[in-house]
Amino acid sequence: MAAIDTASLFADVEPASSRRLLQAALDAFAARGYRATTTRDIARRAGLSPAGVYVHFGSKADLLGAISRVGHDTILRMSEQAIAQGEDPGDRLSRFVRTFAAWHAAHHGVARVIQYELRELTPAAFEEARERRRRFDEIVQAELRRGNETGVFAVADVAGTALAILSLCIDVARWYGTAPRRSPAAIGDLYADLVLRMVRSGGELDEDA
Amino acid sequence: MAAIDTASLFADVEPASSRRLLQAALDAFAARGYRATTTRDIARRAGLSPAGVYVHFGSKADLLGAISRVGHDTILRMSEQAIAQGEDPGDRLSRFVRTFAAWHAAHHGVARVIQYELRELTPAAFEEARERRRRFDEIVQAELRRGNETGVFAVADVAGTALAILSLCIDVARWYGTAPRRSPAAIGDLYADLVLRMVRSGGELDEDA
DNA sequence: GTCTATAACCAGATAGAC
DNA sequence: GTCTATCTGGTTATAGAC
Repeated sequence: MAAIDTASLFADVEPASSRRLLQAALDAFAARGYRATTTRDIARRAGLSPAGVYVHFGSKADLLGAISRVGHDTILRMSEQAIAQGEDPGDRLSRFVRTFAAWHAAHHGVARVIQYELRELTPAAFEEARERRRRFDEIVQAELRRGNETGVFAVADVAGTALAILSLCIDVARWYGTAPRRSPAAIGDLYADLVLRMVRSGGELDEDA
Repeated sequence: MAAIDTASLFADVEPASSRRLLQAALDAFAARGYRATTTRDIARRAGLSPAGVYVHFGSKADLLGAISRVGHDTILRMSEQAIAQGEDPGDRLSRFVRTFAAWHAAHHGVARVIQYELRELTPAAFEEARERRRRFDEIVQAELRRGNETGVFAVADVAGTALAILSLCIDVARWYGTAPRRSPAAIGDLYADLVLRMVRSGGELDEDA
């Protein structure tokens, strides 16, 4: 099972001031929201003067855009690696859900920013995010169709079920930290179990149940 | 099946200016977020001058608090009515999910405000919201336990599964309007089906599946 | 690259006339 | 209850010295 990446998202960003600014912006956006965060907050957290931000980034929105790009790329890459390790559709979907859900718990800070601040992105950055997000939908839909074909899944509404699966995992970022704490891995395991129950064959409900 | 309430949340608020301000604030908060909304936006949408807001409400936060109270009360009442109409745990949980999920689609504006602007509430309003929100958790957990007792459900992790069920439905408010449009009722039906698959007995997975 | 100082603007909220 | 006018303070971003 793939371990959850614990290194900072920005570990290889140079120079150090840019890296500290990205981390400071991420922390502030996650804690208080993009709009409620001031560039002074970010500068202070990064140990710079208010003007220091603009040496490294053109605007507050640029910082958000950079976080969005790195965040989306990271979870997309992790998801693709996780699913590639599975053999059959059940195994592959299960690995995807475990990784995707656990990431939203372990990295609920970044996750909150990339999932809930989309409307604050510039049009260009929004389009960039939208492209990557479509990939997640394609990944899950493809796996559901494959499972339907081999007969291990019985998913009547592939698009709706894929949306529900992603939605379930994404929302972890919202509640994580408020509900009684569970480890990201425990959430991943629980969710993989729940999702497999939702999709596999033999689970059709009677109409009058 | 209970029809989704389509009347305005604030239909019986008097005077008319207060009602218009609440609706204006709701529309603005839903569309652009609480922090990105100015009191001038709200006043203009309500057909008042910027100062007109403060005749009826003490602050922008008061408007949010009022929306949160009415929103939480509305969906809580609808949920309790829906579940009361069911006979057995499967039926009751199914009715709850249909109503709760469909409401988050049909009223994704209010839903977004009450689900994603919690941190903007005053401490008093936050506590009020938290009490009501605990009720949803109790409702679902109680039904899961009842189903376990009668043997129709086989839920190993009641707290975690209840959280997942609520989470799945709440997240409808986030994506509704971005994904290809489905009717709120269709979402309610799909989600009730998915949730029943998740919880009922006979659905346990092999460890090495 | 970093700082201090500041420009230019916009926010929430209030005063006081009508 | 509603308005116009305004107060007060905070916001993003820039200028220019070091």
